[in-house]
Amino acid sequence: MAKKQTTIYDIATALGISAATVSRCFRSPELVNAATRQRVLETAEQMGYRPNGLARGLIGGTSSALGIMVPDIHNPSFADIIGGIEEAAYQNDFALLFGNAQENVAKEQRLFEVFLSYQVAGIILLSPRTPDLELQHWIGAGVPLVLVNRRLTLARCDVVTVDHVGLARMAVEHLAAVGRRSILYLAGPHGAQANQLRAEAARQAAAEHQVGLHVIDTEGLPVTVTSERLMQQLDFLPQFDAVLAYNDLMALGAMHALTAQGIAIPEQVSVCGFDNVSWGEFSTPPLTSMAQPLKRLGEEAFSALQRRMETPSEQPLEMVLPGWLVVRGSTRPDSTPRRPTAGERRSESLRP
Amino acid sequence: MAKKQTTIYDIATALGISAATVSRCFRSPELVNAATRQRVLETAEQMGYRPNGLARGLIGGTSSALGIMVPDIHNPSFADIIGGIEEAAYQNDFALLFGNAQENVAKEQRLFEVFLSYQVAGIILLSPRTPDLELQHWIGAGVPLVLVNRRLTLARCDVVTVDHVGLARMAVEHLAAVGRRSILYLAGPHGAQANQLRAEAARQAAAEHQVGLHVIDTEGLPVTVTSERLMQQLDFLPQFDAVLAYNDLMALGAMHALTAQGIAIPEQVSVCGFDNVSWGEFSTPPLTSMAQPLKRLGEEAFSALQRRMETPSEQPLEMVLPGWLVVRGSTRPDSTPRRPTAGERRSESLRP
DNA sequence: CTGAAAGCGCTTACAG
DNA sequence: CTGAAAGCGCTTACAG
Repeated sequence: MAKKQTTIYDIATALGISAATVSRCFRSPELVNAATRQRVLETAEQMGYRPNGLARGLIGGTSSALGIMVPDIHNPSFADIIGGIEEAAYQNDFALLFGNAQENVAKEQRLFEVFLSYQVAGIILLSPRTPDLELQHWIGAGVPLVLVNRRLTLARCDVVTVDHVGLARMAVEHLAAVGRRSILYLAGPHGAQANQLRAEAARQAAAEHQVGLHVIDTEGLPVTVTSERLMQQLDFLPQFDAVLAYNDLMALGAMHALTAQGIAIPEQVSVCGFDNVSWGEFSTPPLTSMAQPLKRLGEEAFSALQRRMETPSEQPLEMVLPGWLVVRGSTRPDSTPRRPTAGERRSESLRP
Repeated sequence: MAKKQTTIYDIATALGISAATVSRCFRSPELVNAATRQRVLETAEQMGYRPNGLARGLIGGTSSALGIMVPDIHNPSFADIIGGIEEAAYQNDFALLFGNAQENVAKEQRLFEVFLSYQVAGIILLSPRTPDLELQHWIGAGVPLVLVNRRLTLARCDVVTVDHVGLARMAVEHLAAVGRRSILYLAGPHGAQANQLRAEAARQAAAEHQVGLHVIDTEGLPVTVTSERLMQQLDFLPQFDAVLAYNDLMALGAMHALTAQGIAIPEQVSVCGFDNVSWGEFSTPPLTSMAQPLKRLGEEAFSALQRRMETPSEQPLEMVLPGWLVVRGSTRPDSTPRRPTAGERRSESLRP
């Protein structure tokens, strides 16, 4: 910073009063004489005073910044979740320290340390890949901490998740309902708990509905390679008639691969994804997807963190938000091209 | 934070030395006796010492955090740009303060203030919507500042952009080369400089190639409405044979709308977007798009900022990165479904 | 309602 | 190579 900052002392000197009074005008205005306050505020404005967040944070031992960490910034769901958190945080005067772990557990650890070294008031972890055991230690560090889309077996910690189990069941039930008998599940990252939950729930639901379920591991593979592996299954498992993909991009890749093989969607194979991304409605056929209240997930995470920061001793809460099914042409027998309905476009309004 | 932090004094006391020495072990290790240093480092490790970033920043007047601002977190290009910045910043031990302006100029202003109040070492603004005049003031504030995808007419400021003019020309030339005579340009946000540059460059290129160009304003409209407006043009301008969209999502929306009207792509109408998003290759037909070196844009922005932070007096630099054309089925006459080539998949490697 | 003073955790000339 | 001391900008009991 080239120019020297205006401090509370500059204002105090200019007005011939004490720095303490100036400080009070900002922190506890009710303690100071209205006229004085008025003059201070005006002078501050004139002199371009801007409170030093570092000095403030140094005192309380806590800044008014929050730490936010994502496992991989490229996952399109995170934009909405982060958007929800950011908006809520901004409105409550919190700044956001941001880190992208790049699916790297060691980096998650380092980012956490960075957050702590900045004395953040709280931390929100979006589906961290760090194993439970270590996560326990983090919770022990004493920072208000909220987990999004990741549950812990042992430790007590505020958690906000989407009902992945319910979503996966719903997906399988939908596929069964449209007459599908054998589903391929294209798995997501091993480290993603949502992946495990969905796979397991899908397996159970499939068993209950007497539908076959085969899981294809795609750990670390780009979507195009995933599609190729899917194609290999065509020889191996020629009888499958539905694909359920961990996310919409993978679903789209699968549709593309299937189409290239001359397989009709949804007549021969139905395809369903997760996340209900905005461009899903524009594919051919439009993609059926399991939608999640992403923005709200972010907002609730912030609320949970706020509660925790205010009353650290309160019981940890676990909040599970319901998702919902958005049926489009990739699973709907009658898949005539049509305008998307308002409900599909603005999925927020569909939330139960 | 529930537990009290270990400070430099705790270590000093434990070892019977001064805090200054402990501090030096971290900041200027070469100044301190090797044996002492060793003991300090060990003790620090044991006691779980973590330097307080706020205290450090308070001293120099500058923290080692950077401020990053985006106009709208939902734009998929930003994930790559931010990813590039984050990675570079992380490797150079900078934390990131993040803000999403939500296309709101007032919020941009407030976020900037927040960054300053945290004494950030520098700020990167991704295509800010704030008018030139005010941006000048910001530059006057003296913080190292880098603009991404936004140029300033008057002020001198480090800038990293993609060659939007060249990209738009390239797009028009490509459309002309495949025999198109009349292009509809679906415009992006008014506040986005890239939009203005592209529209103007497209206009010029169109004139040079004797191709018609008609701009459809879509300010503030969701993609679906944009598509509807596009459809209205079908009656109004039945002769257009190409659509150039501000981004891939809009291009996709256009393709969807055209297809729904029974118009063949690319035979009757060619469609081209900007950004080359990952899912563009999966549409039907796969989407031709103007690609940008997004991650590199972020990396160069960080480098520019770093240079500015180290030598504040140096001449401002303007860096223009070239983009490139990725031809796919939506503009290629022979649009038989096919596997995407390696070059299309990993567009990074295609960069000139 | 206001001021003097101590302190948050760290760094850095200044002496030794 | 090491320590005592001052200071970064602000807040907050403690007196008045």
